[in-house]
Amino acid sequence: MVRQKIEIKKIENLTARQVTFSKRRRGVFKKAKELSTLCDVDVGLVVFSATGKLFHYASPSMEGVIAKHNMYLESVENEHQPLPNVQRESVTCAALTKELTDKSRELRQLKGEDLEEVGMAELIKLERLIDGGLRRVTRKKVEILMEQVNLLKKQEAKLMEENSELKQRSEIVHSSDSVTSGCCMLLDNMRDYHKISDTTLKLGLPFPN
Amino acid sequence: MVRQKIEIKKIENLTARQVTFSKRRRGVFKKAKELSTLCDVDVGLVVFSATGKLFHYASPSMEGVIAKHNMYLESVENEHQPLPNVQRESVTCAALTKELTDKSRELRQLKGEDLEEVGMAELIKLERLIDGGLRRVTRKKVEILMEQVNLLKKQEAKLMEENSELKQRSEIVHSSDSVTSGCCMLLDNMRDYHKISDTTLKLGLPFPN
DNA sequence: ATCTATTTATAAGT
DNA sequence: TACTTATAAATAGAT
Repeated sequence: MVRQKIEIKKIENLTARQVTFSKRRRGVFKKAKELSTLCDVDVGLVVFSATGKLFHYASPSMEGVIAKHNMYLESVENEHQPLPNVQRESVTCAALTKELTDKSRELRQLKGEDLEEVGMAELIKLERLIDGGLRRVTRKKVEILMEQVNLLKKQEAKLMEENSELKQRSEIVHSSDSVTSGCCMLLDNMRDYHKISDTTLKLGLPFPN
Repeated sequence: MVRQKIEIKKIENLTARQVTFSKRRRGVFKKAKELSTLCDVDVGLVVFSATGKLFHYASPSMEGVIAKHNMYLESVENEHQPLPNVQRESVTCAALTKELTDKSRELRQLKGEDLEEVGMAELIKLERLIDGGLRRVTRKKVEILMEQVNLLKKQEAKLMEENSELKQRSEIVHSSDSVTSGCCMLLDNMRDYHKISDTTLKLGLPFPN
């Protein structure tokens, strides 16, 4: 595909084949990881070299990917044959896989995805559920910010007191310079919070649970 | 990686994520097949879409690849303990359980529970995520209702036309009774929707995604 | 392993 | 979803 385009068929020269294997193997694994990361999907990739060496990648786990794959095969491929119990999943694993599928769907629907199949009554339930979640999260955020504000106020009062005391003392001792240091550390710690919250702070009325 | 280079991290926009998934999925499978063909090696690739749909490729067979993978794990990971076949299943269960635990926690947090451990930055992310979900669900609800309203309007127009035609005809034939039947069935079907949506209908401005 | 000319893959836009 | 296009990434062949 480069200096010269190649045909996609087995490379006959052993050395060339090994070199290409090394290069392309890296490429495929990179692509698989990127797909998993970018699109937030589960991926399992297994490659055996000609010498039998194993290379693999899975997200989030090879076991999970294989279990889900088997689950899928069971449900689709075997509606006729009672499943010859080769080495399929046990009942426990099947149950876990099903739970995982259900939870995943619930999660997506809470995020407002996968709504095509959902009827009006369910949509309304969903809306209420999400709205409750949003309120609780916002309330928690405000709680934390209020705490910080109160802390800051106390600190401020304390520092002002200290400040005026120091002023008085320095007036007595010699010159009348004002003192303004000592509160920087706390303010530095607060900076992160202020930076990120300015644009999204929502203050709602408190509500029961 | 093109018109503009992208960072390899989860694509937040749902539509863009789905589009990228379609494109890159093809790419990865193509690369995997090419690797298998060019280098004459065994490859197994499994991908689950966000909605749980399975995509897979294996050469020469998924069963073979998985079996070899298991054999390899047995022989390498446990040279001391040959790992009884029964235990392999417990490994799978453990992996599935972990996935389930992670999903469950995410679900609870979307519902506004389990927020004690969550920091401000995460709370803000969470709030945005939930807010997006709420908007999409509400929009979907409104979409459905609008459809129903449009359907009803058409039906109404049709019935009014029919009605006036019948009136005219009945005036010509004999008396001048008005005709009002014929639209009850459709209205009955609509009743459920109206009953449950009156209290919760939220009309927001349309928004992207 | 490194280089680089070229082919491929693909992000955005339509 | 499919097509287009500009550009980034992958990689064949050489060293």
